[in-house]
Amino acid sequence: MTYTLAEEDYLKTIYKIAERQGVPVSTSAIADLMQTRPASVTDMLKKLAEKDLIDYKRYHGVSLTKAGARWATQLIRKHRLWECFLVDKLGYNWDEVHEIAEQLEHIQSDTLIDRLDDYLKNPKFDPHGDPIPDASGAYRMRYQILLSDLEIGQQAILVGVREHTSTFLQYLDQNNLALGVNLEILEVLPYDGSLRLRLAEENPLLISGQVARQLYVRQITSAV
Amino acid sequence: MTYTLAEEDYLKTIYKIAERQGVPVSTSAIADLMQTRPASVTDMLKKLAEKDLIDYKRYHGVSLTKAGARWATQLIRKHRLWECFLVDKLGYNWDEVHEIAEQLEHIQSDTLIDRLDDYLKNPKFDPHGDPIPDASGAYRMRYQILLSDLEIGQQAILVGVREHTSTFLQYLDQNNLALGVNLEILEVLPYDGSLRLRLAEENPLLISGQVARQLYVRQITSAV
DNA sequence: TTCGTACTTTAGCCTCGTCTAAATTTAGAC
DNA sequence: GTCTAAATTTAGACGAGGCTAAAGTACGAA
Ligand SMILES: [Mn+2]
Ligand SMILES: [Mn+2]
Ligand SMILES: [Mn+2]
Ligand SMILES: [Mn+2]
Repeated sequence: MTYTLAEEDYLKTIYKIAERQGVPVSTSAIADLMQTRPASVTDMLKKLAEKDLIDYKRYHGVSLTKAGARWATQLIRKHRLWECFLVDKLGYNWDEVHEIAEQLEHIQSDTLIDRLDDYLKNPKFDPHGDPIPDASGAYRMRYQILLSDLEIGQQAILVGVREHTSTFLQYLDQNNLALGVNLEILEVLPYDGSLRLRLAEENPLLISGQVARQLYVRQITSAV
Repeated sequence: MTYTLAEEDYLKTIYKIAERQGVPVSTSAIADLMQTRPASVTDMLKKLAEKDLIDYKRYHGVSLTKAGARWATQLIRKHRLWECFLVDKLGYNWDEVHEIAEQLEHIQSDTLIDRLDDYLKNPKFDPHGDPIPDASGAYRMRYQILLSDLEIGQQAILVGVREHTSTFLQYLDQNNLALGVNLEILEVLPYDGSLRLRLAEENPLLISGQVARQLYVRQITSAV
């Protein structure tokens, strides 16, 4: 079985919304994320339901079937592995790879992605810290909480980003907030929820609550 | 400017036919090579002419404009570089890469192919011995003659293949006819034009005239 | 010079994926 | 329980890219 580029992008979008907001996934949520019109989404939902990739009940949103979820997971696997390739091998920055991977994920081949996986030495996370499903579709959810949920004095490691826009990633670059950095909450400003952070060897950094809510961290269990 | 996948494949096809048979390129020649119908080709030719990628006169075939030729050359560059990647980095055999490269050549990015080129160390020939245009579209024609045009006693190096089908390439593999091998014509059978070849360290190999006409060689200027 | 045939184009139709505008349904407010 | 606003679907259209069948053109043979 093989699906069109458009069908694949819909499946991936439904998967991502379901992951964040749960099921059922609404027509308008899909339209928003795909920058398309609800009417177009409805048309496509009928096709995907016809192919047993989603469960669809008129006016009540959709959820992926087993087959749909499996296909979506494979797309995510391909997207993230290609992002690794672009960053690790071709030297792209993490804010430049999404659009290209969005295309590369649709390349049809029974063997390509597994060979790429091996070539990259089977990475477990992509450049944005997102987990890469294995060939069977399995992946371990990253242990994570939002930076905005930490308290003063707590230490953590930056493990992922919730927002993937270029501007946001470039902002992080400019402030030396790369995946893996160690940080500590020095202060939480009560007025607007801004955070003052300590980064290794640097002056304290002030970030907005808005930013803190887009960063996933793994808390360091208070040593000793 | 950007073109659709279908438009790009037509440009590439026209380029290849023109390279072999010269201009003008006929509607039916394009239809044959693309496995489509002449009526469909006519429709597309009108669109390409509208976009000034080809010169088209009804009933009299087409030729590429400067812009069309430039675009086609870039597609060929991308196709061949991706083939290098698949063979050199992912370990594919030369008979397995065409279909995948046929898709990869359409990935849209201003920077991707030049980065890939650098990553591969700027190869000058693809796995089939075909020259790879540089970023400006320039490439040196490989020095070549057909193996079938050699005479008894002449020595040569296999530098390219005229046919790219899997079955043909696998046939070559089975007979140790890889690019770069040294060979000598031992005998030409008058009845059907078959050739008996000497390959290094091996028993003589008999190939048909049909095969010999699909192999490009560079003659070794008779030493001493 | 006139045919006859092969090649090419046109006409009309189809599917895919999108759109706008209009109709319908749901669900919350009262 | 009704009503209304928001969400969703339907109806009708379009462009891209393909097809078949029919019509038109070119060109070599006689
Ligand atoms: Mn995509
Ligand atoms: Mn990513
Ligand atoms: Mn192609
Ligand atoms: Mn090739």
